[in-house]
Amino acid sequence: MQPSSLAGLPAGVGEALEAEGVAELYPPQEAAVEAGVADGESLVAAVPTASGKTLIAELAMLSAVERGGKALYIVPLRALASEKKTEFERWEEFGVTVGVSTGNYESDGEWLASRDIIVATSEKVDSLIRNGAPWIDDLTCVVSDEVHLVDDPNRGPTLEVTLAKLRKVNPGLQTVALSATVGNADVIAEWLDAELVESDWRPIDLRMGVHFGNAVDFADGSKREVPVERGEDQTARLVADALDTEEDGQGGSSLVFVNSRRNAESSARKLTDVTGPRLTTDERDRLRELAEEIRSGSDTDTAADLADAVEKGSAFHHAGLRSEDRARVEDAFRDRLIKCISATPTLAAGVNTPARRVIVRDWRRYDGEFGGMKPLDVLEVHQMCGRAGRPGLDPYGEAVLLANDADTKEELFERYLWADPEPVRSKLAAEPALRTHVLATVASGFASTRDGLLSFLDNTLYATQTDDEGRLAAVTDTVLDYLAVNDFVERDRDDGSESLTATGIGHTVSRLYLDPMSAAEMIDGLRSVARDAGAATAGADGEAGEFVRTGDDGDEPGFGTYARPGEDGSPDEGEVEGEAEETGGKATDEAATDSPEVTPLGCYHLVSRTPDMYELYLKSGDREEYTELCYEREAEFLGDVPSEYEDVRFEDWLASLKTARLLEDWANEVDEDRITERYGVGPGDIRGKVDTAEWLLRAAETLARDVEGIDGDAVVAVREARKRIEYGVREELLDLAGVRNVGRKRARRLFEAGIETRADLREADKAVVLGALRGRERTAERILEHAGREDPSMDDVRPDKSASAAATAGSASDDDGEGQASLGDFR
DNA sequence: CGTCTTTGGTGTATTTTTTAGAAAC
DNA sequence: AATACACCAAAGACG
Repeated sequence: MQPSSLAGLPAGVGEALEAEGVAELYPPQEAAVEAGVADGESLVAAVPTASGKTLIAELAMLSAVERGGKALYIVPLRALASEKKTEFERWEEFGVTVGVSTGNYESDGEWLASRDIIVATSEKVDSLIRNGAPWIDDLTCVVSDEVHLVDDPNRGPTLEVTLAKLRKVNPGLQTVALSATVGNADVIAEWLDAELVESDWRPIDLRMGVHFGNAVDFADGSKREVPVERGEDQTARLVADALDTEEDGQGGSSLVFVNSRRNAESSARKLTDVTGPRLTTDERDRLRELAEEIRSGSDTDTAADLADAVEKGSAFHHAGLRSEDRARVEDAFRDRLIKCISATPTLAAGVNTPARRVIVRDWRRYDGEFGGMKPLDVLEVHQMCGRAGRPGLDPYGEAVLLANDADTKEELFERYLWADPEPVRSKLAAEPALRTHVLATVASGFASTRDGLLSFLDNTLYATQTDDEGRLAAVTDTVLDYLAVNDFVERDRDDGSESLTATGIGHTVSRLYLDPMSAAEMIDGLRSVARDAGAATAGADGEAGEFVRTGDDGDEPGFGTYARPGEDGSPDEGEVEGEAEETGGKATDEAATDSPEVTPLGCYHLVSRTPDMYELYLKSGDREEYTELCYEREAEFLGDVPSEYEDVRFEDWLASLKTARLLEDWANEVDEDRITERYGVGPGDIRGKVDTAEWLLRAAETLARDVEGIDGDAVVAVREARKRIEYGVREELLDLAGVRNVGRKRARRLFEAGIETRADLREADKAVVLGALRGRERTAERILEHAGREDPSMDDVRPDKSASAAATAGSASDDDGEGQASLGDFR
């Protein structure tokens, strides 16, 4: 079937596809068309990666648009959202408009309502529904990419409930679900009332095999000799072998999957011996440039290690990398510049990075709940293997699992090569998931009685899958109890059927996209401020579920009268320069012996112990260190500290404290590389934590305003803490850091040179500005422009030497990671 | 025989990931 | 639970 023969698409689309080289539809695509994707029929397509799933979605969406409708494309990752958006934008020349909406990026200018195709993450869609985005009921087609993720315990339920809601709002909605090959695609199809297209067909051959000894044995019976000498590294040999086998004038790149970040990094380092010597001079030059970019973006060890590897044509890839670096690595790999990536499983699910050869080195990974090393899911391994074979470049793709002995080889064949992927199973009937979604469902009017709620939940995958009718209802009831106790929903059971309404706070929590348990924790913590001060009717809600604390505060120093510490009411950390170590605590201890003051650390701990913040875990010596810190700064915590000896939550409390202090360090301008060292995290993790904290603090601020019984000063303190996190600066730099292109470092340098505010920037001597910015004219001009200066031009301005000296001196310990002496003894 | 390198053994520490909100001159 | 790595001792290589 030829694209141009398809009816129902916008004029010219079929021809454009042929011009792109799509002469014939692939068999699964043809089956999809026969099933009616282009005529508004719902469809589940369970086919391997890279076998043309996207085109199926495009046919559905474009034909829907041609009929005057509007389409939504749901992805699991933000990075995927932008990838898809650019892909779909090629249809704009046929009059189809595309928009994107994710947590960090919203389509510019034009409002999403006017867009024909919208790309968004599942959480974002959920949030849009909760906040009543007007265009939701205009949708006629929804595509759910990677729908097998409904199996994920964390995020699956969101997708499941979101699809159910969309279908409820728009009864005739065409639903197209794209899935990897899974064990029970038919069940998904049944759930969505959709036709099913299932196929193993791939445009490029995929050969899967196991390497053991001196050869790879493929599942199809063929064999490839790859001898490994004694003492040689198995992975290295396979990577070298792929590189030395030329197919279209070039050797093939490899993707190595390992089970930890550390392994990814060390594997990449080792593989430089393979990739480095095989580079051309030109490649070497371009890689050096790329490495330089990576180095200059961040002065952490991680970045330095990555740059060192990249220079030699090898790279590692994991969530500890900053997203810019991840993208750089992916791009350079696609451009065939980087020859080999060693990655944690992130990469398998992420943006498209095909390789000639995929090597699955580790097939087990640590799982605390499981209590040891757990074998990867078949589905996961298949996803990794699916990355093998670059369309248009490779005649075939190879996926190789590694075994060190004959038994393992046998097991790998059994377990992965000859096995079907496991079925997806809904994880909806779990408390954390239902807590959130039950509240949202009630708050956004999808159900107003218990029965209504249950019948809504009947539209989920869980309901179509389970035989245990009672379980969902049982969990729902527990969750409803929880929500009622915490005042998020109100129940009225005067007649037989119980009516449900969301309270004001309940609505707020739902719209803020908070886990209700996070909200409860935050409200409780914030209220404790007023309670400790004896200022408000704190215990009012003392009937208390397990998470509303009814502590006895008798022994806390803060019990008694609440006196405001200073006129501005904002906690001041003092003017300590450079070294941030252990500030705050001491200063406030004395000033506040009899008044609970809301400090940044208090706020950071509050949000860090919330279930919406992913925990940093405690390493060896951390327990003692943070226990000590816990007592030292006891007065700063909002809410009661669990007992060290009797309370199992103490351990979690310490882990949260670790996160909280990381955030405090960030807000105290501690250097990025020092934070990574101190907490054993990557630069990407810092960003992640900071982002989440910012979001949660914003939510906390809203809650503090809307909920009764919270001291007004607490609102101010939370806002302050949030702003400092947002820019990563101390209080005195907040104004400066708000100027575009001025981050924490530049702000500090300007400040040291005597330019302390945005207004100063407009008036200051240009020479001083330029000096403080280390003579970077372009940056200086841009900054002055953003600060609103009339004449930002830096022509003929010479940098002021003393300003640059002051800036460097004043910020030496912050910028350049000197000053190690003061840090040396923290272990 | 002395020094440097390689090998092998023991003990210890460590272990993936993603999303959400929204604002000012 | 399994591995990587650091550390150390013993053995070997070489002049």
